[in-house]
Amino acid sequence: MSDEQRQRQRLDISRHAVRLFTEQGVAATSGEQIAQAAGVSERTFWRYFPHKESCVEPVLTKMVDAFCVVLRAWPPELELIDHLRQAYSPVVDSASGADVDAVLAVVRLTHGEPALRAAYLVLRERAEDALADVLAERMGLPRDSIDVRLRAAAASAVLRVATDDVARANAAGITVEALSGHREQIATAVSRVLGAATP
Amino acid sequence: MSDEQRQRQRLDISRHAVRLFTEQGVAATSGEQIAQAAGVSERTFWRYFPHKESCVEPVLTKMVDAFCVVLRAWPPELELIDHLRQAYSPVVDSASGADVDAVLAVVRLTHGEPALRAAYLVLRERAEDALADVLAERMGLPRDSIDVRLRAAAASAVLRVATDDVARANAAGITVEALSGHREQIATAVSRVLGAATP
DNA sequence: CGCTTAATGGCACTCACTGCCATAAAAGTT
DNA sequence: AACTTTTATGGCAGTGAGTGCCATTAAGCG
Repeated sequence: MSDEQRQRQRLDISRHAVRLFTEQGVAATSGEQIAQAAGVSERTFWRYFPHKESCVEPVLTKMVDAFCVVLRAWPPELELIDHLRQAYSPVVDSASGADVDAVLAVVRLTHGEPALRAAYLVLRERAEDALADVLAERMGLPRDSIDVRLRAAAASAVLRVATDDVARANAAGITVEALSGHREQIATAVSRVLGAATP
Repeated sequence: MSDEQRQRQRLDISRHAVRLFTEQGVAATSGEQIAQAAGVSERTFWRYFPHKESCVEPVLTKMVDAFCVVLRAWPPELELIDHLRQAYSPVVDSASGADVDAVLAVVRLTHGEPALRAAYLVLRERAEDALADVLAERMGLPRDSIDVRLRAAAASAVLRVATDDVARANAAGITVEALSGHREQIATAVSRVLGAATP
């Protein structure tokens, strides 16, 4: 079985799981129920997702990965804030509105569902490593140097708060204007935290 | 039963759990085993700790609470970096070396034990709220304003990285010098992130 | 078309965790 | 002191998450 095929399967199951989670809560949704909704046996469901909460991972990684892609494309001659302003909009546009809404729905869910919040936070910490890679290259330091780790963590934290905020503020569907505001907020906040990094 | 009595009981169970976790791993340690080690029935053990991973909470909160106490005592006329340099040492001294070592042992454990890492991260996020309270008062803004939340998150992230680092570097017992270095690192890093907050 | 290999499903099992009730200890009342 | 009320604890049975094992099936390949 090809790798991307497996990823698509995971994403499909994930969508069903997220829908059930939002409709009736995580605790009230059994693994058997998710498996049945996704049209797969319970045994194979547990093979795709080692824990129930990790069902939200595939939809969330899409968002995190998108930001990492943008960050990796950061050209040396540009200020970070300008790059984010320019490059973050295509990502926003290319992503279908439904996908963005799904991600924000999950982020909203993580408040009030501690298990989901925990999964979300460990996911973000993994993304923080990717961020540290980019920063390390940019700063000419080893990727596990304390300075790189500190800045990556600060930037990641800022991104988390901004994402939580946009999820909370746009509970009833996302608009293009709201996403622009989000982009601007992220650009300024991340640049402020990372400001002393490059000079 | 008094509240502090319950807290002491929780802390006692927590110590046994942490010891077992470090000795044989989280997965290999059953709730029954922890309960038996702590001299309590399994049923009451589950009453004290709703999840197995939350056993580490009592020892970890001691560390987080200590920093919050220091931060709350931040006098208005002092620069944050100077206050941290002055006030963070008493905390370090008052805490017994064994306690500090226990905390760092748990922090070390959270790497390689995803469930513990998850619990650790949600705990830190709760501490982030306390930090936001202090910052809100200091900045004269509502505690849920985006600016306060952003700075609290950044500061909290910096603290986490610094703590991970000191735990990793001092696997074989902590020394006074190492703690001084840690304090200095935290002071400079937190001040840098929070620097633009007060002026 | 045979053969190998990987994906799936079914089944039984362990263990985290919960609800229920009985008991014991603590606290308050007379 | 005895008596009542409350609260903490323990035992027991049950649910559901997750795992190991084996049979079956589908997929890749000569």
